[in-house]
Formats: sequence, C-alpha cells, structure tokens
Amino acid sequence: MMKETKIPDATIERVALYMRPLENMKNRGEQVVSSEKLAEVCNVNPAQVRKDLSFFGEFGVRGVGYEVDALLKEIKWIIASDREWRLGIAGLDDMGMALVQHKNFSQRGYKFVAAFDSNPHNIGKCLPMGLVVQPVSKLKEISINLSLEIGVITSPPSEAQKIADLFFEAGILAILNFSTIHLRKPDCCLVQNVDFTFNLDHLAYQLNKTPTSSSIPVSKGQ
Amino acid sequence: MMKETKIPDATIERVALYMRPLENMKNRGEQVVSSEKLAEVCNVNPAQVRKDLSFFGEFGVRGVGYEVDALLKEIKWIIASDREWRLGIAGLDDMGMALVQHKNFSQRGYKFVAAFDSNPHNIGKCLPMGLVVQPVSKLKEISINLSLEIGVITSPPSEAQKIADLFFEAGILAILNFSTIHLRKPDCCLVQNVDFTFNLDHLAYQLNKTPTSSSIPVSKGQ
DNA sequence: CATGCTTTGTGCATTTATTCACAAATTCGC
DNA sequence: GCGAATTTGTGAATAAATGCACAAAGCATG
Repeated sequence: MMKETKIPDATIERVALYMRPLENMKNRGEQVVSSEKLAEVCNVNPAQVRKDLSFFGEFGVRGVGYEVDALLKEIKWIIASDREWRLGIAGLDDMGMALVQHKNFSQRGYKFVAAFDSNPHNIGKCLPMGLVVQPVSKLKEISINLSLEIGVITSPPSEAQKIADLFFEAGILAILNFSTIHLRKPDCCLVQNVDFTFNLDHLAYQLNKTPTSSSIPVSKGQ
Repeated sequence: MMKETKIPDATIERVALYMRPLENMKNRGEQVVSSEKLAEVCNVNPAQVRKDLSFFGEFGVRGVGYEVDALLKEIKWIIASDREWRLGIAGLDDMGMALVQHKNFSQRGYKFVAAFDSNPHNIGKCLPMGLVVQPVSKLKEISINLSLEIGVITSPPSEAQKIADLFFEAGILAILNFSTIHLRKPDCCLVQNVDFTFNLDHLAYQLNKTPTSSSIPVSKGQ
C-alpha cells in the first residue's frame, strides 16, 4: 500500500537514477526486470529499490518483477520528466555548444529554445534546431516571451552572476549552473550546480585511499 | 582530537564540495572563513562543516575560523587532488572536445595526456596542449606507455564498452563515463558515471513538487 | 590580566536511511 | 490444482547521519 509520508530526498535521487538503466533495458527489448537486477546495475540494495518504488505505488508483480516500460513511464511521471521543459542557455563556449547539441537533453524532454552570448562574434550564429544566438542584452525579454523555465549557465565566472540575475528578473524557475562561482539567488528560484572535477575528486579520493588496488565494489551512478 | 573511525561517505562528498567555494574565496583574497560562512555557501549546517573537517584534524582556530589557504591545502591533500592525475579521453565529439579544452581540469591537476577517437576524420587532429588524436586501436598501447590513470569516455554508447575494456586491459585505475550505458567492469577498477540530465531531472522534480513557487531553500552543489 | 565576544570541536540526542527477513502474491511444471 | 520456486511489499531491527548545545580556546580592548 502506497505511503502517504514525505518522500526521502535520497529516494527521489535514486529513483531518477533508475531511469537511465531502464531506458537502456527498454532499448534492448527487455520487458521485465527484477528489483535484484535493477539494483545490481545501480549499485544499490534490492530492498532499497523496492522500498523506493513503494513510496509511489505498487508497480511490481510478485514472483515476476517490474514491467520495464510501465515502470519507466511511472518514474517519468514521478520526476516530471514526462513533459517538455523549456531551456535557455547563456554562454556559448565549447561546453555550451556541446550541451546545446547533445541529443540526450532533447530526447529526455529538455529542449533548448533560446541561446545567449555576450561575445559579438557569436551573436547571430545558427545552431542546430534553428536556434540563433542572441545577445545577452535581450535575455530578459526573450526569456519572458518564450516562457523559459530553466536557465543553463555556461558563461565565464565573471559574467555568471549578471546572467543569473537577468534570468531571475525574467522569472525563471531554476538554474543549472556550470560556472564555478556560487550564485546569489532569490528564494523562489532553484539553483543546481554542476562540477565535473567533483566527479574526478571522488575518484582521486577513492584511488588514493586504496594504494594497492584490491577489490573495491564502488561504481556509483553519479 | 582527530577521529580514528572510518570516514562517512557523505563526509568526503561534502569535503570535496567545500573545495570550490574555498578556491573562490582564495581568489577573492579572503583569508579566513568561519564554518558558518562556508556552510551557508554550501547549503549545509555549520556544525556539519566542523564535524566533517574534524574527521581529518583540527584545522580551525577557536574564535577566529579557518585560514582559507591552509584549509584548501588540507582538503586537497585529503582528496588527493594536490597532485597531478594523468587522464586519457576517448570519443572526441563536441563534448569530448569541450572537456579536453576546459581549463578547470588542468587547473585542478587533472591533465589530459592522451586523446582517442575511432573516426578516421578526427585522427591526427591537433588539440590544445600539443595533444594529437590517436586511433582507438592504439588505446591500450598508448595508455600503458603514458601511464594513464583515469580514462574519460565520451564516445557513443555503442562503442563505450569496447573502449572501457581496452582501458581495463591497459590497467587503468578508474573510468569517468559520460556515455549513457552501464559499463561492465573488473573489481579492481572504479567507474563513475556522469549524466547531466540527472541534474535536470532533479530540478524538474523539485519544480513539479511545488507548483506555486514558494520559498524553497534548495540549492545544492551537485 | 580580566572581561566579553567569537567560533571551534565534539558528546549526545534525535532524526533519517538502510537492510533484513518474511508473509503475500504470482507463475510454472507436472 | 497442488507444491515448488520466484519475487514483491513492508514491518521491524539496525545502522548512519544530522544538528543541538555547550565547554574549550582564542582574540580584542582597556
């Protein structure tokens, strides 16, 4: 029976994690998956998987497992990634370009519908999907007109706060911040920071901890 | 007095998180920081910061705080990011290119010393820092010769496992996997997956949870 | 050198998360 | 249709992480 209690933060983190393997299974044509199998791929405990899912309902069949496609749909509904989200990106250096072009985002419903840069050299450039690079000076206006929901910041640190403020003024709901600075933000807006070196730091720590490589069962999905 | 107990996983995760803000403070010329200030920037509890650090020693001065530069050095030592790590990257699409060129990595001691691609069109291309794109067929040999420690995989999913296996055969210590598939791996090797949509999923969930934006104090450093 | 103001380091209580272990539900073979 | 084999869902036990609250330790000022 589905719980009415508050969902643990760690649970929703993991549930989002289950999505990717499930997509892969679906693509491979696998129709059902057990909590044990899913747990193994995600490096968690099978009971954990079952408990996580049970917060949202009873999706499995005893003695059988979970139907991959149905479970995936359920999770997408839970995460709210079953709909389209409208993204704007500011700062079209290599990383920005790579993100805009990355198929994964659009496949998952995260659509870039506006791109901004302050370098005159980049303005007017045409990107895939008919996107044209706009000047940062128009960010607020365009952001409002296109009803952007999430702003992605890939600008140099020196400009990041200024750009964030423009997004905030335009009433953006959330920011995905690839820049290295900490953004001041209004309470009504969410900010999520992304830092690749963080992942490398994690590896460095683990590698350093165990100088002679023995069997370490660590392999986390971010 | 410094603990001799095992370090909680959550602690080392956070300690790595403290690094970035400390670097920013250092760049801004700030010399000391209190646990309260650091906690605020990292969205954690001040006591948490103090406890985390106390696992590794007593770095602060009561009534004063922590010396920024000294603390940063300590943390880098803890994380083992005070030394150079030798990275190889395989798969030079836009994302791969963006990563190789990203200054953050080299600044933090993560040096790309080899680059591989299977697309003949890319092989031989010169990248910044005198890196020349090598064919994947030479991955194992070069990886051994250059003593690569960490392999970064940005290849298409279809090739990712093959590339990972070559890295494993070459005795790589760890893999940073940007591809979307789950990699089978030997026990002796660490794998860390990176998935940007994961961050967006997190935002989507939070935004969906609170339809009318009220004050949500969420802003996590990944 | 004493008083007051800070801020750390940490024991302990509390909260939260994880895992075990088993009943309930389903399939399959015979 | 019954018994064996699975595999879920979940209560309860265990384990871990968090945050409070305060003593200990330093600084500043007169």
